[in-house]
Amino acid sequence: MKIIEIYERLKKKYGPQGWWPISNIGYHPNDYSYPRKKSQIFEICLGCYLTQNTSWSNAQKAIDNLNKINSLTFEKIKKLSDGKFKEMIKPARYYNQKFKYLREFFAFYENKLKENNIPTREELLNLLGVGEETADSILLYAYKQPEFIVDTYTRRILIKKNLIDWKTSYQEIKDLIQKEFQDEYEKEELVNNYQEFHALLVEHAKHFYIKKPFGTGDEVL
DNA sequence: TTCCAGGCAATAC
DNA sequence: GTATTGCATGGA
Repeated sequence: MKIIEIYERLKKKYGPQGWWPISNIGYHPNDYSYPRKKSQIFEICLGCYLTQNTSWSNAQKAIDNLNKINSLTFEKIKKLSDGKFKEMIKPARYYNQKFKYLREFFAFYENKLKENNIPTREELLNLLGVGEETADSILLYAYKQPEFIVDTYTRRILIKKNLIDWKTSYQEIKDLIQKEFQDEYEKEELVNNYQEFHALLVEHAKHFYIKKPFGTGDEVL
């Protein structure tokens, strides 16, 4: 089966997912115009760190905490004490680590991103706490760059469909998917479709790939 | 109670 | 380069 076909079937079954959720707006299905403001770009970057190996509901609690004290922008967060910021992001798990990671990101943001610059993938990967998945998440959702995100759910589903195996590398999986999408869609459509496909894989995995054995019941594919 | 979340870095070999 | 482990909250 072609990966594009999986995408089409997921779209038909679940509909547009409206990722990445934004504070005070939430998910925004069929509206690919976000982020619209610098503060929303910043917020997505923050969320990409906070949701690492953490449920979105927990990451969102951290975002909500910051929003409640009116500190969900770079300039406002900068003014928080270390202790207060840690307290706010505590629900997002590994908060001491993520605090350290984010401090480095804020310095990078201050120096390189404040003037509407777009980070390179390499720059992001050089930051502490940013691996391939987080780098691609920031690029795809915050900066609308055509970089597909390979996560554990993507792997589980593609392994189940016998399209890859457990040792296929991140880059190989990413190339496999991007090649099919590049053949199918125009350049301007790639970002929206990458955003949608990744969100759909997560949604589908939540239904059928959480408990062992992986993939039982996903007859939709 | 146990299991699992929209990973990454440090370490060991 | 591959395998293992620490990180350390909250909901199902």
